[in-house]
Amino acid sequence: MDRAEIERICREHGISLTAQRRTVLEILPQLSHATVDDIWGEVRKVLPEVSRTTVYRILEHFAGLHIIRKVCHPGAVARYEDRTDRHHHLLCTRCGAMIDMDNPALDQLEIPGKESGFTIEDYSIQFRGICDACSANARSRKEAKPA
Amino acid sequence: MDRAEIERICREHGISLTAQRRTVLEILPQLSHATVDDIWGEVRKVLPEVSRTTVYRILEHFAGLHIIRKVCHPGAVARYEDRTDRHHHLLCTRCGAMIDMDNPALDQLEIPGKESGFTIEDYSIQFRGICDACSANARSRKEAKPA
DNA sequence: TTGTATGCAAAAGGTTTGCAATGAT
DNA sequence: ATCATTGCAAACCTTTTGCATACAA
Repeated sequence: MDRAEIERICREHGISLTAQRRTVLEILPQLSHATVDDIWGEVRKVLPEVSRTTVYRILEHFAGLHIIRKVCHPGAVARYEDRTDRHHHLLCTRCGAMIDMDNPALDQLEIPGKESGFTIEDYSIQFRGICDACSANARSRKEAKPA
Repeated sequence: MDRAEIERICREHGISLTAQRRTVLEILPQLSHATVDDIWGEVRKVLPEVSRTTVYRILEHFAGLHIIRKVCHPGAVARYEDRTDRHHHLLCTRCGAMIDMDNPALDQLEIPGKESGFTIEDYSIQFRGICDACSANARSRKEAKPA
């Protein structure tokens, strides 16, 4: 996100444009599914004085404004992603790695009608499995010390 | 879950059948998407001495064994469900309510191939929206004090 | 100038761990 | 008898809160 877009976003939502907010928004696209601490770490490289509390507050605030999205999967701490468009996630049940899946076919699912009175606004699919790295690990461990 | 099934499950996994474990498994089907504390509360009605720690340990253990499943959505604490079959969730973004969605059409999605090297084992869809109760609330609040 | 946003420190959850005692097989 | 499981208390970690200060508009 460039500075102009960030300014626009803040003005649009009537919130003031602070160095901390700007830095968070500048940094987020470089990280994917980052934890608060990941983000705090990056922001501090630019603004060493920033407090963790502020990062928490900014992320929570932006998520509420739908500028970013908070994601959460079992066994992992909360993560934030700058994408708010429809997409899906691959989640490694062994190491917790999370990667985006873009697949237009999965973006057009017919959203069920007023299911139990729910008004559905969006959806995303969580695919669970084993990532490359973990598969490789398991394989090499097996080769190293067979049964 | 009846006692016989619970015994079978424990024997099958080579873990001992304790009163605490049995009670957790007996109680779980009566709750849906219960938090650890919900479950602890119910278990204590039967076993007043049970500790919260034990409930944590049992749930984590069973989830690892795929006897139950841990679910997690943004803004909510971890929850456990006794279903491990494929199904989906409706999540109210306002109050955090979570309800099961069973919809056979959504259970047959073609699982994308080795997407980025991932071996996908299962998936579930998170539908986000506003639940009945929250819609009603919003409506009545609007009627009460208009603009 | 005025209210919003930040930083600090402390509190508040929720979850995990070490260890001795208990209980299942 | 033997090892797994439990209960307790304390530790841990992440997240939230209160309040005074600093900053954007």
